[in-house]
Amino acid sequence: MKHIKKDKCDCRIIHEEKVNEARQRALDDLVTENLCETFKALGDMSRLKVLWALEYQEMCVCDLAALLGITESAVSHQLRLLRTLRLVKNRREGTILYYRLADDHVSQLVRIALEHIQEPGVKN
Amino acid sequence: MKHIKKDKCDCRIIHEEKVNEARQRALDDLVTENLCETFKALGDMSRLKVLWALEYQEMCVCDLAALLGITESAVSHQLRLLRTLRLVKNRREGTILYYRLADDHVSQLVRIALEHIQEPGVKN
DNA sequence: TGCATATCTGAACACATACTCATATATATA
DNA sequence: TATATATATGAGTATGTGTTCAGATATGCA
Repeated sequence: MKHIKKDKCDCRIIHEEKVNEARQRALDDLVTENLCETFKALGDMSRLKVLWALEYQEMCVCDLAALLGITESAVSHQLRLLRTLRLVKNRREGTILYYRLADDHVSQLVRIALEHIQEPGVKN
Repeated sequence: MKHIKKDKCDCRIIHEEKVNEARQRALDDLVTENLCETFKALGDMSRLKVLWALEYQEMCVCDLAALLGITESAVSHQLRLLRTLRLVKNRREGTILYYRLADDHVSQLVRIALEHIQEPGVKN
């Protein structure tokens, strides 16, 4: 069952079939990058707080800045990223821009991640 | 309805009720940090590839290294992080450690994120 | 015990990124 | 048009992070 294979190049492979299988099933690199960007967007305290707040109600930039305790500029930078990834949308009312979640994927992602971190730790 | 409030301090708040509401509903900081760490773990090409591979079959460190095209050391570092966050588990067979997903939360998270990025882009 | 293999760990470095500051843009109103 | 407000943008900077390299641990076997 085991193909012990040691080449001179440092790509040492123990289970060749497994690696080949994994290669075939691998996601397209572009898809993986998009996935990566999305998770990266969620992996930041400021953006996470923004998204959590927007899950309940739409809010404008300066309110979010007050909520997070950072400058409006910083919030704006983050919102641009979230907009680019289609995680949030906005609507204008005069000079004020109200941001809201783009769809319920964010809610679902956060809910599942919450489940995960609250799950009791098990030995291996 | 609008409380225009401009203080000398730069925490300008337009909708005070919204900010207060958001503050009350805000997640505990420690919980947010854990959430953040979890998403951060998913927001990396190497770790994402590892997790995607492990969703189908358990694999050992050097096979994962071969699959990703990085050193075994790099994979090991990443696996330690994933283990710490209880995203993967391992079992030992001789000198070989086989890694697998800890539960199906990762699968769910990736599936939802995939849905999100594949959703057709809509104007605002 | 001694050697080989598989994995882990710490240090160092190159690169990414989140923030602030200064400034620009957009909308509303006088 | 001129002014004020809300937001966006670009540059600069300090911190974070993923990688490799060198060396340490751990298990198996002669």
